[in-house]
Amino acid sequence: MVHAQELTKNQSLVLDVLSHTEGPLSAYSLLDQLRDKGFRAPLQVYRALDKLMEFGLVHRLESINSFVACTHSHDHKHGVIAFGICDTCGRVDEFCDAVVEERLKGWSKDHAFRLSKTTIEMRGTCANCLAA
Amino acid sequence: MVHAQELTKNQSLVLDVLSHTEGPLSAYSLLDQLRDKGFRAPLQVYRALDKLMEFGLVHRLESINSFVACTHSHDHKHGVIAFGICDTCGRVDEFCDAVVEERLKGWSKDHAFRLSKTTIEMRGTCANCLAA
DNA sequence: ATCATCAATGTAATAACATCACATCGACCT
DNA sequence: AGGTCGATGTGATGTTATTACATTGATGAT
Repeated sequence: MVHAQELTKNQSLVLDVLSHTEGPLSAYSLLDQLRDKGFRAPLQVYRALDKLMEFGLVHRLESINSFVACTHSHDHKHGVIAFGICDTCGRVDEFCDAVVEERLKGWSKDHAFRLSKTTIEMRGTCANCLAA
Repeated sequence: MVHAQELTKNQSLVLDVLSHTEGPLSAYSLLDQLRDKGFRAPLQVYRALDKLMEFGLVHRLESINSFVACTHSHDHKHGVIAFGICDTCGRVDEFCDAVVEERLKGWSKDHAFRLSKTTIEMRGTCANCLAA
């Protein structure tokens, strides 16, 4: 696994902002927050994000075109990740479910489909927002 | 359930193109294919797609910003749908898995999360493309 | 030392995806 | 006729992502 000190300057800056933010951010929000650190162009953000995702430190939320810092410990490799995304407050919960993973891998096997990436995103309203 | 004759002109045109196409199309591909039917602006496509998705006749593939006609029979309501998307040929397989659905609904219940929409997309390479 | 290489970076331009704002039309109802 | 409502037409704009090309900086080989 990659450690923080192995990240480049831009990667560290992007991860820093994501880690200190509750909820997901779009690439352009990240860019705005990093302008005073010298960021000028979207590509600087996208390149950093690509590497961070490769390292497993950041996840992309496909259904909202945004990015979050991974909340799992980085000591072990994890499998398929599912997200619960609150459409009201933006909160994101990340979890793994071995049964779900097994079922999806089962389908892949049955259909001779070589799986490279799985996206599971649940949109809705979180407990806090329901209570409010 | 909505029947074909209840669709508006634009909705029918969009569904027609999607139904006669193998694989997903982007909104702008649809627009291009519908220019000679009088389509001029993206909004005409997006509006039709919104309705068709509401009717359950079309699905949006979040991870590739594209749309496919639903391949299920329309006689019954189906639950959570998962997609297998071949990154090589674009082929899309649509399926339901009751166990997966149950697990995800279980998580939602446990976390008092009111689920409104679930996205499951598996990216990879299909059997045909692996054989080639 | 100097040269080759390769990853990371900087920058501008452009492509791809999606929505807003506002006007119009047509069906239906009263 | 007048009112309402969903669908439509149209231009402008907003948002997300990539292409293309130049530069920098570290590493290793000759």
